[in-house]
Amino acid sequence: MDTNDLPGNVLDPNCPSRVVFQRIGDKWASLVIQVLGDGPVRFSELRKMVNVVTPKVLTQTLRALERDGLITRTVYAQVPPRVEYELTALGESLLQPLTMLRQWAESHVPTILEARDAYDDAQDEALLRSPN
Amino acid sequence: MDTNDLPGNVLDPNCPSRVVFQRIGDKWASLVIQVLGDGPVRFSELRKMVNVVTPKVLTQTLRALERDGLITRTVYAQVPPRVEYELTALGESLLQPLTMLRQWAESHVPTILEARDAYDDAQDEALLRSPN
DNA sequence: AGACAACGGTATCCATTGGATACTGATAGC
DNA sequence: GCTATCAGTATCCAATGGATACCGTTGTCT
Repeated sequence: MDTNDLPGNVLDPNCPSRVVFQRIGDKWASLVIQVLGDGPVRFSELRKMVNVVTPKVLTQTLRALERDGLITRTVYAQVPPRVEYELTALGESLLQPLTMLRQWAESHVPTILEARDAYDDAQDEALLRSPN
Repeated sequence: MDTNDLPGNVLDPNCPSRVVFQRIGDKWASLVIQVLGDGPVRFSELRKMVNVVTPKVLTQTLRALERDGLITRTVYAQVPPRVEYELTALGESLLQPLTMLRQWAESHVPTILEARDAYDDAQDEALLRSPN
């Protein structure tokens, strides 16, 4: 088996696609990007909108997104400070696939939640029958 | 500000969309789903294909996907055991948005990697200039 | 008969990450 | 002075992720 032959192989750890799934995979990153879809937002606003993320984690997320060229960080020389985060063109281009995913989410989440309940119930029953 | 008014609001922690982003966000889940796109795969194969995931973590991932009704787990009464994982209809429906994301990934990853290098270089220089 | 191999996991342990809480630095307004 | 605002750090602890070792079942080999 040679996984390297598959076109655009997500499976190869060296495959660049993983880079993206790492970023999207980040618990907050995709949320932040979607929030920024409506225009620049400053740190404290972001913190309120993405309830509820701690400042440390939000900073980490934003730095990572900035590093990947998906957002820009603009500091205005004011007091109290004002820092705005904004999507780059690259970041905006990610908006569309992300939206598709969100649409899938919105239409299928009820099914997922049902499946979860069913699964958990089945587990509970199995527990009752087993020698515990 | 009332975030609940936004349609299909990903920002509300109670919003079901987060459920999905949690799942996709899982480091291995989206990879597994894409692997299963070509048909049922057994545990050890999956392990080889998604290099390199430890058995514990793969099991956790698979259980979570099963719980959410995205895959099924079929045990064949054989020795040595044979367990196959397969996408459900729901899981298959997720394939398309995931593919869009992967396509985005494949076309933009070079840009991201460049951005990373540039960012890291800038950081290094900043370090040199600062009083360390 | 005994040893070994195949498969699908668990069990155990440790490193890394995530999150809660408290705190800082600069300055404008009172 | 004292306080408030904003954008973060610093510190600490809990949860997660990952490496490694091990288990149970049974067929095959010797």
